[in-house]
Amino acid sequence: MTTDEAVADQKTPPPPGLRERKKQRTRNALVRSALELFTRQGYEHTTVDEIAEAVEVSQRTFFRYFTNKEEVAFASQESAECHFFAALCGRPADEAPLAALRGAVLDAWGSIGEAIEQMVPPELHMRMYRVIESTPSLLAVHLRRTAEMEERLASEIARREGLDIDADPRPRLLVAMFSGVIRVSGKLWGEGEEDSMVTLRDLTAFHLDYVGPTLAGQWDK
Amino acid sequence: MTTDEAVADQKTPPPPGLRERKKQRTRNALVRSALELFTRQGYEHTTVDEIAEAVEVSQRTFFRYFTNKEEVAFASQESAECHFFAALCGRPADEAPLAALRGAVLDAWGSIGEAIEQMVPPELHMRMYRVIESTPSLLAVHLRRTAEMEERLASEIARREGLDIDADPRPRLLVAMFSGVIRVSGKLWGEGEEDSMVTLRDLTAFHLDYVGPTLAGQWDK
DNA sequence: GACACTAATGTCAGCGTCTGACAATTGACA
DNA sequence: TGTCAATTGTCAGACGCTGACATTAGTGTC
Repeated sequence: MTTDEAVADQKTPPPPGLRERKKQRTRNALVRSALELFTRQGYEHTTVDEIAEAVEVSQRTFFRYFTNKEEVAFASQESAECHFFAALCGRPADEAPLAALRGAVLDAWGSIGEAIEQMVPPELHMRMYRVIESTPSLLAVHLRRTAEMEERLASEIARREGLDIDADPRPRLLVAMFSGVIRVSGKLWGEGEEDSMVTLRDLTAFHLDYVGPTLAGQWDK
Repeated sequence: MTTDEAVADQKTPPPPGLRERKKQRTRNALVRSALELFTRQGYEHTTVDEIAEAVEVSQRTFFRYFTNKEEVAFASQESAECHFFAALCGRPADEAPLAALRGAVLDAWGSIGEAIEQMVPPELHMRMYRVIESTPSLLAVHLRRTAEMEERLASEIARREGLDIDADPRPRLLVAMFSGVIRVSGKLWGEGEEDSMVTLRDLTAFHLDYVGPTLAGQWDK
């Protein structure tokens, strides 16, 4: 590593140049246009050409920002998930595993607006969630992404509790249960009429309270 | 309904004609060739044209048997899942929910050979399972299919226990937990060296025994 | 056994996703 | 201003998948 790189690693990044800012604007514009088209006319009935045309770039450029059509559909989800995971890592160490997960998800959903508003309007993000739930190909990808997140969650829980993730199945099982609750909540919310984020938050809290006692036992072995 | 149809419904179906048998043979040949190619050179690196050519039919014919390339990859899984679900429905009514699920999955895996051997060799079926686990696009579909199966399982459990699936979240939560165990077992098995079905069966039994006590409580409200 | 009927298949054209290659453009920096 | 590198556009093409229409091949009837 050169001296310059060492310095760059320690300081906050220098103000991004015109090139970088332009790239970010193009990316955000692609996400916004894509999500607007997906929510208005459906994922399958929207072509990549349409999205690219709406932002006035070539189709080839779209595929330089996103590896495939699915990826752009999950752009705001990706931000929200990072936000949630960061919230979990910030929970106090003495909190029980399930309480930490519960706190993280409720906190994250309470402050999700700030995390994504510079990319897409939160209201659009929520509408896109429904499109994902109701589009088979997107639902499949969503479940795979969820499975990947579960792995990260289980590792973090194991770390917090000082357990070996490869030897003790309990972190994975707790996370699987937790994930199941989140998914059931999201599904029921998606089937309902209420659009608000608060509704989803409350519904999730209710379900978590319902199953909490079952799994909240001490883990000090 | 005409008299003829009523009679046909009651008798076992008449011996299938040449046309029907030929169709079945073509279908099985497509599945076998597809799975052989997928397991040998990978799912992504196998084209539909290759599969069709191996069976000496046109690409268009392939797409008349399977709606897409993914579907043929799950043909033997589909049979196995039906086999498992039938096993669950055949469990004695007085068995506890988790015990019924456990019994069904262990029984099904013990007799899976007979259920699929006329379509593909069981050994090929198991190798394909690993391809699915390690191919992102197939894993995504696999998880969606699993989610659909979970819905059916939860409904069946609710029926057995006389619960309302829409009012009581416990069937879904139990099934989510159960599914998590199955998936973890399958994943660990896939990462290992052992190819045998017995190994997977034993591993699953071990994991189920591990979490069983946590959730096996009485459900009589 | 020849016949008409219908199901199965083949052929062809075309759309949409995605990629590699190369040329043209545009910001960065001396 | 001019050089360098990053970004974008253009083009050709592979692959998945579908509709339309012609062709082939079982099925039941006379």
